[in-house]
Amino acid sequence: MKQTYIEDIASHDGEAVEIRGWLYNARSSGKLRFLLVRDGTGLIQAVAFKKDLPEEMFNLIDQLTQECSIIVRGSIHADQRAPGGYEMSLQYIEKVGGAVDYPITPKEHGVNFLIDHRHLWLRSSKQHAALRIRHEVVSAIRDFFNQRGFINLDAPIFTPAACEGTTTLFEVDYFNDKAYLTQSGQLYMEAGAMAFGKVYCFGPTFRAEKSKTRRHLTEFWMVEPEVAYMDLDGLMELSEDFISYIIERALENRKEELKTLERDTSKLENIKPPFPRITYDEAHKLLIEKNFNFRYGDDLGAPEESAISESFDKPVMIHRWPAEAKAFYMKRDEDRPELALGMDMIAPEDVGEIIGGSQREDDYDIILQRIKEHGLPLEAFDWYLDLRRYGSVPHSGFGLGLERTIGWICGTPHIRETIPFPRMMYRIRP
RNA sequence: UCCCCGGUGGCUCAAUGGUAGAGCGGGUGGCUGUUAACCACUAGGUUGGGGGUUCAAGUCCCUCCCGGGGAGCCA
Repeated sequence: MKQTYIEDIASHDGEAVEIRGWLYNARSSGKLRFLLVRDGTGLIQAVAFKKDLPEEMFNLIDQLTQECSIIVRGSIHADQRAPGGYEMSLQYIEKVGGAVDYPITPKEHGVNFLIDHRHLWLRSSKQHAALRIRHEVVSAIRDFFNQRGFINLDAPIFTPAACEGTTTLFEVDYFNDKAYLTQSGQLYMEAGAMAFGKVYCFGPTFRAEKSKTRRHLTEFWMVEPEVAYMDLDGLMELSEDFISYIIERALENRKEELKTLERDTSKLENIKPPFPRITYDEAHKLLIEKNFNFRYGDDLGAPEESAISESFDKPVMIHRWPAEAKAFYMKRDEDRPELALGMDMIAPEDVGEIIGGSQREDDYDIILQRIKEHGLPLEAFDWYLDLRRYGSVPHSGFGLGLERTIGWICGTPHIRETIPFPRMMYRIRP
């Protein structure tokens, strides 16, 4: 008999189908058995009456354990009492693989235990929902850039040196030479933008910083578009269109999953352009009004970010930062050379920074001087300087943290639940 | 690296310095509409390691290990 997936079950009302999956939970009442079956696409309850089944099949049900794999057949019919709205009247059941002492029970577990069993935790409904939303967000990101004519041009993961110098990198042995895992594809995307006009890379990024917080992973995914002839204002417009599109897609296609996660979607429905844009100067003023002891020129810490995002119900973009606090490659504001044309987007609901971007310095002499000022090894940037030697143009780009974005959409407190196998400072297993 | 919190049956937790317990999960039995089902019975423990104080330590002290989330830094 042909396999039917639970997600398609509504179109099989009244038919007999076969479902291949796993036992999610079982309950019984006298000569009646309720089996909650999952197949990866959904959950359905199968009901078995003793009188409707051969004796050995009915007896088999009582030997089934949580997460053992089973094949069930029966007729489908709508039933309001059933979770999911449809129910199967069981006519046949077959055990495929056993499951003795499945560790994750239907009751509470601590984070420690669950993370240790991440390979099994993926089967639980909330994790399942979060990762299906991840899939949607990834698809939306690719669709957004495809629709706008961007070329996907992925950056290398092995890199010869730091892109920005300061951040801690994972060092690897590269045929008896040193190499590092990428912390950003940006410099390569700048080369790509000069070749293709509009490009993006989308892949894993590695940071060896000893950060132990709910918004950090040592391995995370980053999307980095880079556009030739785009200035900072164009970049902010691109960012808000991008974020709005992602949110819209999640709301449109992942309603069920958001419901499973008990996400208050009213806060997401509001996320439409334009987003508030404030300068660093305005952010500074806002913090002083809120009685923060915040010195002009300092970078925004986590408490400052929270305070600013609380003042808005949409993501807020903060632009034009004191240049000392920012990276060497950012272009300076013509009217205020002490300011860098950088932009950070802070998501609401205390999610923190999800986007960091800037207009890049495109002048050969100035960027050469910046590299020297930052004490970076010139020889490593030789190819990068070529981009300013041969037909340099104004250009801009940003990086979006995928897991932080998904965490925001899902309303999960910790971003580790937004990636299948999180890598954190003290966790590399499973 | 620094600050704070934690480590007790498989899991989640309780236990004034004085007999280590409950709920869930497992096992057995019961129940014809269960929704984290319910009811009864039952098995299950070197309290993270080491040292110390004490008549007596899960509990107090020292130390080490492991983990958590916050700072810094970032996406």
